[in-house]
Amino acid sequence: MVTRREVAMMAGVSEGTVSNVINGKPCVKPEKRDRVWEIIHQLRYVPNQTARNLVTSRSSHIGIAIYETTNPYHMEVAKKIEETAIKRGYIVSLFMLDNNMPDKLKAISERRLDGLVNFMTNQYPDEFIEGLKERGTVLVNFDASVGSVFSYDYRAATKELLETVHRMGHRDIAYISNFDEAGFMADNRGKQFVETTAALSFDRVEIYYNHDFDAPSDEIGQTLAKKLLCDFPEATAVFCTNDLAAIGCMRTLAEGGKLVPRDISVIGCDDINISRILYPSLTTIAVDKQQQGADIADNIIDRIENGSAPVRKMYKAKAILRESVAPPRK
Amino acid sequence: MVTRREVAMMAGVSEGTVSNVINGKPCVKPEKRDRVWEIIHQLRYVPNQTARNLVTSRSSHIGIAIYETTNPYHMEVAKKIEETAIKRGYIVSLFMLDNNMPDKLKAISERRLDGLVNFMTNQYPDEFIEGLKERGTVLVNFDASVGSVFSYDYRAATKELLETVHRMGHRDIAYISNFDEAGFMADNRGKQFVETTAALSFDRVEIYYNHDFDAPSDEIGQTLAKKLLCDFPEATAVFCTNDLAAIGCMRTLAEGGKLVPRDISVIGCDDINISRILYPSLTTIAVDKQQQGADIADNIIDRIENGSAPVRKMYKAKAILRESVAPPRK
DNA sequence: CTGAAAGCGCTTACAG
DNA sequence: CTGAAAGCGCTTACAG
Repeated sequence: MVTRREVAMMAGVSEGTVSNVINGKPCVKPEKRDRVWEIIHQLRYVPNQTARNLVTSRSSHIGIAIYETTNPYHMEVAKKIEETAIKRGYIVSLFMLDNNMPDKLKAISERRLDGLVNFMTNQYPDEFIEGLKERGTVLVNFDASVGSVFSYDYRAATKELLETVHRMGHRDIAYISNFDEAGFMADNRGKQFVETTAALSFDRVEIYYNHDFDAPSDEIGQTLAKKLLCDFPEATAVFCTNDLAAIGCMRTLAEGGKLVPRDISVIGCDDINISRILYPSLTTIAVDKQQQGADIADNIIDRIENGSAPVRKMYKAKAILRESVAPPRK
Repeated sequence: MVTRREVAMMAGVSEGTVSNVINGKPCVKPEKRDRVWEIIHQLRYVPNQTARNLVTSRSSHIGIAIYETTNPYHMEVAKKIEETAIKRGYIVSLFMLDNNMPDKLKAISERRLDGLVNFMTNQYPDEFIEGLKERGTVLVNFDASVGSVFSYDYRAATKELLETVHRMGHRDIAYISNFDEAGFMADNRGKQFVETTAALSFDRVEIYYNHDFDAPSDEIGQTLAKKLLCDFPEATAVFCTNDLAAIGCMRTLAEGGKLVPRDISVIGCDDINISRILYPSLTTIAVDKQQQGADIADNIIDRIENGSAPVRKMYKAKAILRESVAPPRK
């Protein structure tokens, strides 16, 4: 394995100089610099990041903690984080925390990640967070007290969709949540839904809660749609916690003889890539995943490299009206 | 930051002994071992993997190269690879090579990954592969000459589905490929399709090729379905290169007034999670992603740690008949 | 069974 | 502008 020493010897300079050349320090004489580069290419020398990490006590490594790996939404943001990070010399690892959590938390701690982005709603052990803080890991989307938080404002979009649905003539609507009663109101989306429906004179508004936190979203959608079919067959529109739940919901409704949007309108949230190409395409609430992913990566790296302050940023979600919503039949 | 030295001092032993304790070497006297562990917990000492990596020249880090990140299939296998790897002390990073490829290849090389799994159909620069080989990176799903290959046998499943469709009465069928003419026959699936249809007396069999290699699968499905609607409106069944293409295809068919499965049957491949909950649910060809993911991770780690030989393994794909396939109308 | 020592491949003050 | 030297936090023979 060719190492820095060989490059230095062949170029007739010291290892320190090779280091300066590789890291683009301006203090090296041009002819020397060129000679070193020439040797590097000739020897096909590739620097060892591991060694560099040890001495700089930086890993240039960002972790992303994902819970529901079957939901494409996280991956779509992660992709953009990765794309942005790699341009600045950082790599990204996904930690799928829906299993083996202790092992993975251990791995995250030992690897000395420079940054960690949280996409989970679950709690982490205090000791884990404390350890990360002590070691200077930059945290995103944990608690606002320990780092940056990038969140969404669903107010306008929820209002717009509810008004649209109301204007179309829907008067019996439901909400399918992946939270239980307590979690629902703590969640942004739930709160917006309740407040807005209260102002719009619906005949009946029903919320279906989830109590099986291990169930994937599509399954939650199916289970709660089944309930809906029994309890509230007059419903002509249903809002779902996310697109995946909406897809599951649509299926169960169809099995129960209710076609979307002829018999019932369905609304999701997240605008995952597939929602656009479904038939009927899914009405949903979207945030700019591209923007968000890039912002997260840039903020993490700025904080690592320049010690910038943590930020709180909120993205305005947008309503995306598609085929799954239509006026109710008379 | 608490380091090994402090642990050693507080426990009244040498750093080497602390190392032996942490790595579970059996040669440490029990009472000493217990004392060291006690200090470790008390000090909340977390070993630094980076340092360990440097001295052992192992990174315990596996990379997965993914091309089409919008296709959930890769993620579903990756999830299982990650799950298996983490149990054996390895972490997994995803490199989404559909952009910035040179930067990412550089990152992969410099990070001294222990293993790299390839999910791309594209070519890599020879120099990149050579470099990895020189540095001892274990390769999977590159060329069989440089490492293990885990592939699929679609023969039986393709035959079964084609026979089913034929028995139902379909005589005009099409295939939507993400390859061009050359790639199609080189691909396992394409070859099986052509050979089997030849033996089954269809009236007309048409293959639609893709020439835009940057297009995502769902878009390919839509574009080629549009062609199919024009050129071959008598078609009553269409096989697609993968589930995502099938979903795009179904949408375009529906826009063209052809409902699935009433007017036309659609078949995908891969059995991504969502296929099961679509309405109509998608008939597809499945391989055991769980088994495959676990095998890949285990093989990589066995090769790294025990120098096991590369393997070639083939998985029998299975036909999964769902709602998107039905007899043609008279 | 355990400690002292060398070394993994880098970077970074510090002299000169 | 450049080289010699120290050191990052570990592991691993090697004595004893």
